[in-house]
Amino acid sequence: MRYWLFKSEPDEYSIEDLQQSAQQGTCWFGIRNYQARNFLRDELQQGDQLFFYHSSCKQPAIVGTASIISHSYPDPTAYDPQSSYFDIKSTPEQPRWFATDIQWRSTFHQPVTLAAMKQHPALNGMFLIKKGNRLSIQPVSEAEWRLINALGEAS
DNA sequence: GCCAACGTTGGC
DNA sequence: GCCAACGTTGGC
Repeated sequence: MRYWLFKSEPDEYSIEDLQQSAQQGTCWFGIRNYQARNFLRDELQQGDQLFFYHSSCKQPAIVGTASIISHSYPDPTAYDPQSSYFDIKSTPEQPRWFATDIQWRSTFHQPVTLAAMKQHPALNGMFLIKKGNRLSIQPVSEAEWRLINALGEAS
C-alpha cells in the first residue's frame, strides 16, 4: 500500500463534494500532465490512500484523506469532443490519459496548511514543499502520512 | 494581478 | 536534439 497526494481546486471540487459522493465514489479525471499520468497509470493501486489537498485558494492545505477504490482506466473525457479535456491523440487503442476512482475517508479536524508544512522540519523533503513542484498527483512517504494525519486530527 | 517555476511546442 | 517562445500552475 502506498500513499499519495491529490490536488483539487475547492471551487471545482472540494472535500465536501468528495464526502457527499462517499457512497458511490468519485471518478478522478482530467489529469493532463505526463508525470502525474505515470503515477496514476503505473503506480497507483486499489487500496492506496491519499491526502486531499485544496490548491489555488485562500488557504492551501491538506484537508482530509481518501482511498483509491479502482484500478486506473482510460480517461473517458479524453474521448469526448465536448469536454475541455478532449485530446484527439488519445484513442481506445492507445489511451494517453487515465483516471481512477477515489472515495472519501476522512475530513481533518484541522486542515494542515501549506504554511504549516513548510515550517515543519520533518516535512522539508516533501514533494509538495520542494520548490516549484506543481504536480497534481504526487507520492507521500509513510512517515509524512503518519505525521500529517496526526497534525490534522489534533485539536 | 504578479511572477517564478515548470512543461510543451515547434522551428531549425 | 537544442532552445526560444509560449502556456499553465499556483502561491502570494
